[in-house]
Amino acid sequence: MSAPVRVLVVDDEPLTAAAHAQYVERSPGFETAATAVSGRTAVQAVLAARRAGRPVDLVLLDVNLPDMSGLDVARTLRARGESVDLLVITAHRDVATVRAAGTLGVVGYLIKPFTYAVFEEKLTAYRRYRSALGSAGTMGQDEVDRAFAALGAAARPDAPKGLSPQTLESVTALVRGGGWLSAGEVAERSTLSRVTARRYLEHLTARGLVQRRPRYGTPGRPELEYGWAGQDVSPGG
Amino acid sequence: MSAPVRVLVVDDEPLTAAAHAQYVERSPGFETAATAVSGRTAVQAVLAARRAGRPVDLVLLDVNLPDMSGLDVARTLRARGESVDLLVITAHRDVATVRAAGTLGVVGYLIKPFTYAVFEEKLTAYRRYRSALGSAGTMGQDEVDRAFAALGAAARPDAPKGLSPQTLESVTALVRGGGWLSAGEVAERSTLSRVTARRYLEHLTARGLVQRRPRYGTPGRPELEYGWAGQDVSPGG
DNA sequence: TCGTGTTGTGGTCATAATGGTCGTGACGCC
DNA sequence: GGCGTCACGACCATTATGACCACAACACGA
Repeated sequence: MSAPVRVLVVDDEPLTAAAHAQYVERSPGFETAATAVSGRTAVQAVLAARRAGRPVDLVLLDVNLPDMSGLDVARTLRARGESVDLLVITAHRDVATVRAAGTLGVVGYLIKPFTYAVFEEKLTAYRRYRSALGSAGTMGQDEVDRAFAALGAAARPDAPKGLSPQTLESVTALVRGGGWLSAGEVAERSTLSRVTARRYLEHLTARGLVQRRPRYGTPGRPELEYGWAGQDVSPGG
Repeated sequence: MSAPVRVLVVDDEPLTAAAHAQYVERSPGFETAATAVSGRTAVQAVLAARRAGRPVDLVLLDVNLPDMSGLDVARTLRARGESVDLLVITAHRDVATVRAAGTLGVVGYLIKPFTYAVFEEKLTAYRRYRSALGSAGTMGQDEVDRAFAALGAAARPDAPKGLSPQTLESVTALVRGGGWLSAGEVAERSTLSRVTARRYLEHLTARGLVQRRPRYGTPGRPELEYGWAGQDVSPGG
């Protein structure tokens, strides 16, 4: 493709905005067109860019903004007929926000904090999406399906050997919602055996997703309790 | 989860609308809430349904309407904060329309004319999407990715090869009436072999009609048990 | 204060039983 | 009669469990 994808970075936190802009610059085929620190300026930036004949292609949109929600920014843009693509970046992980973002036609939903690898994954998916759309003037059902599928293609099924994704998910959900839990407690609440629960907890610990600390005060060997670390880390560096 | 998905069919052509409504009725877990023949009535129907406390979940939205474009209907709804899901149905195959639909957060884009198989594929994808979203109050990056991926996952594979409608019906009846059954139990009750029973159950799972979860507690590899989608899951006592 | 016994989980191994795939065979259709 | 379709049996791969020993902190007596 010829012209780079022009990206508008929206975040009220200057450091975060700068970091995201740097991520964009680091990605071949993308360039930061501008940055905005509020919902109002974000909308203006998009409209101004279009009037200037150099429209923004993609907006990295934070949800927590001082003047209005990022979702409201999206609604405003959509109401004005702006078909700019949106990549939501937020710490909100509740279903309602995810759903709302989905209905506003975002091309991706990134949960903060994230690593560059995860960010790049989304940009790659977006690149595929654009490529699938730009291939022809008219499309068949297959092409349409492929284009929309490109956005979500990079879903990781998580396949460590010896562990089942479903069990991993249920253990993860327990730890995330239950404060600090011992292996035995996780076992009990998930109807798993202690051994199995511990195996999954150890795996999550190795990946940095949960933290581990001993629980003193009771007789017997101290129990290890596990708590959610709340980060999506990709180790290996 | 248990209640069927309420669908609003929008098409200015009465015969087409009726056909689409019939398609909906033919799909388990879906019901037609109403039909609308113009953009204005469509918007009103959505708003009225919400006010009545029985909101529409999904709108089958034709683009060619007498008073306004279906995309304008979508914009109007979005501007009002309506987060109803939209499935666009149109003969338009130009990239611009597809793109515009994408930015309005549609859950699917169907090009007329289409067969019931294609239609059902979209409904299946939507069912998976809803299931992925409804699983928890908060989601991780993986879960979000999976949810969005669900919408486009049905792009290729659904090949009902090796399945007979008769066998499918008997397996479906068993699962629907029998609570949570393992593949082996379904096999026994249907006088099928475990392999065959599992293949049908797996097919139903892929179509989003049944849910699957491991049954822990016994030695050996955990047995997967299948339950009709629409029953509530209450693990762990 | 120190050392020893007690307690209860950490961690590992072999075992158990299903998941999933391959090739074969019976049935029906062209 | 040839061919495609569908179900079955058997096999290997996969994954949770129970049992076992090792370990680490508390409790108690000297």
